[in-house]
This record gives sequence, C-alpha cells and structure tokens, in this order.
Amino acid sequence: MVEKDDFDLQNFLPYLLNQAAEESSLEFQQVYKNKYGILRTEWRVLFHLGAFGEMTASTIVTRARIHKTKISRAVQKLVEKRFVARERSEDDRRQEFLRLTPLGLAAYKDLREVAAAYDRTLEAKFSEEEVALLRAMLRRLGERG
Amino acid sequence: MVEKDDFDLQNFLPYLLNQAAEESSLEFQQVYKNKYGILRTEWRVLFHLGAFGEMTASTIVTRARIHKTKISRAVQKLVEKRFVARERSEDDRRQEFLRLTPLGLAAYKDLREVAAAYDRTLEAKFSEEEVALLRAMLRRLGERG
DNA sequence: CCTTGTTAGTTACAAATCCAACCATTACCA
DNA sequence: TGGTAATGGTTGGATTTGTAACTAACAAGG
Repeated sequence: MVEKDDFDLQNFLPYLLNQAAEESSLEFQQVYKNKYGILRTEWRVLFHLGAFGEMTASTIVTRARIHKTKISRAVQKLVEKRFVARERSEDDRRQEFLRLTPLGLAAYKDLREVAAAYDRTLEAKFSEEEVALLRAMLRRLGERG
Repeated sequence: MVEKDDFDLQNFLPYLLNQAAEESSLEFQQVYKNKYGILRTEWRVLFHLGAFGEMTASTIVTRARIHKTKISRAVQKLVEKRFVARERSEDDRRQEFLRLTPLGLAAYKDLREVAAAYDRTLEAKFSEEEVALLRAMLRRLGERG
C-alpha cells in the first residue's frame, strides 16, 4: 500500500488555474465550434482582429503569446473560410496585414455578444470587488517571467 | 478598413484564466519534463496516485476530468517507466488498481517539493487573504456545470 | 555590392490528441 | 436463465500540435 500524504493537489495554483480555465472555456468553445466550425486558436485570431483591427501575424503572436506555427495555420484556415483577408505590405514584403472580411466581422460580432453574455454569467458568481480582484490577479499571474 | 470596437478581450475571464494557467504551468512543466521525461497528463496521474493513494483509472478520469483515452495512454507510459504498477481487481475484473512503485513514489516526492516551492513563489505575489480568495474563486469556476 | 545576421511566415515530420468503435466483464430485468 | 444495456479500459485513424528546419525579404557593416 502506497502511503498517502498531505500535499494538497487541490490547492496547487497551477492545477486550480487549469481546471478553472478548462471549465470556463468549454461552454463557449461549443458555441464557436458548432456555429462556425473554428477551433480555439482560430477564435483567438478572429477576436484579436475584431477587437484591435488590422494587424500582422507576428503582432498576434506577440500579443496572444501563441506560437507562430499555430497562428500561421489558424490564419490559413480562416482565409479558407473567407473570414480573414491577407494583404502583403508594400513597405516590407515579408509581412502581410490581416483583417476580417465582412463575413468574418459578422461572425466576430456574433461571437462577441455570446462571449460578453457568458462573461456576465461567470461574473455573477461573485461580487464586483471580487471579480475586479480576480482579474487583477489573473493578469499578474499571466505576465511572462 | 475594419472597424475596431470596445469588447475587451483582455478582460474576458476565460481568456485571462487561460493565460494565467498557461504561464503558471510552463515553469513547472520544464521540471518534470526535463527531470523525469513525463508529460502533463502523466504528471497529473502520478500526482493523483501520490496524493490520494491507490485508485483505478476511471476514478482518476472522474476526479481529474481528463478523457479516459488520455489516462489510458498516460498509465501505459508510466507503467513502461516503472513508475506505476497495475493490479487487476478480483471483485470486478474489468477494473485495475493503480499504485506508485517505489521509483514512482520517489519521483512524486521529489516533484511534490518542487511543486510546493513553486506554489509559494506564486503565492508570494499576493497577500494571504488574496490568495485564499483566489483559490476559492478558482475552485468555484472549476466546478462542472 | 557582398557577406552575415535577423525577421516574417511556411512547411515537414514526429509526437500527442480527439473521436469513435471496439472487447471483456458485470448489471439489470423480463 | 437469457438478452440487452452499462461500465472499465484499449485501440485505430484522422486531426492537431510541437520542434526544427526552411524560404524570402530586409538590415547593417565592410
């Protein structure tokens, strides 16, 4: 019989963070997957372009901290689906600007509403002050380093 | 030109949770990967067995909310590495009990120390009350439903 | 110019994941 | 009993991911 001990896995922050992150992503994931047939990385790209406007792939890489091969493939899929258009820069022909097509914009606007509504249901579990503190702490924990 | 808008992706809780979870897993991940050559799911199985003692694969599935094929394959790897031993139940021969070998126990104990130390560095970013609240909120967000 | 180094983005191949179908065993129940 | 359903766990094949190597374009120094 292997001994038990007192290390509390249930209190290990990375564990708690992962469980909460997974659970909180699940419901929303179903929506964009079923409704638009896109995956998480594609959703993230879509949202970055929708929320911040035209930008290059490497800007998304930096801001979202997703590996560039994932971005590259997500962009390909979004272009195939006619959600995103690419345009090569004249200044520096290595980079290309990405922006949402009208179709992509419509999808984004729809999903943004769903996301905002879902966020409200999560917020509703706590008081305003608690939510504000939670966000601040998560931001701090998410900083690189 | 695609319009910008005011949806604040940076405040979207699932997004913040994912960023924090990823960042907080990264450093510890390097340790168990480099030191013992195991992946995240294998680490989770190891920790469940170490922290709670002998149990079946499906118990881990339920408790850790990881898909059973992932568990199945992680257990295979851990058995290959001689970290885990399986023993078929006499009562119900479909299920088999899993427990750590002395080798697995040693790895667990080592990693538990690393995990605890790492947890303390995360905690150190905040006050005690804040950490307690964070844990409570994460637990709440991680509940299924 | 020419070399060397850097950056933007893609691709190839191996490893890991997901989903569905699949045994084997046990439970239910007419 | 016998037939059907449910459970524990594994396997196969398509999809995704990770890592590294790659192309193409620019930058900087001689």
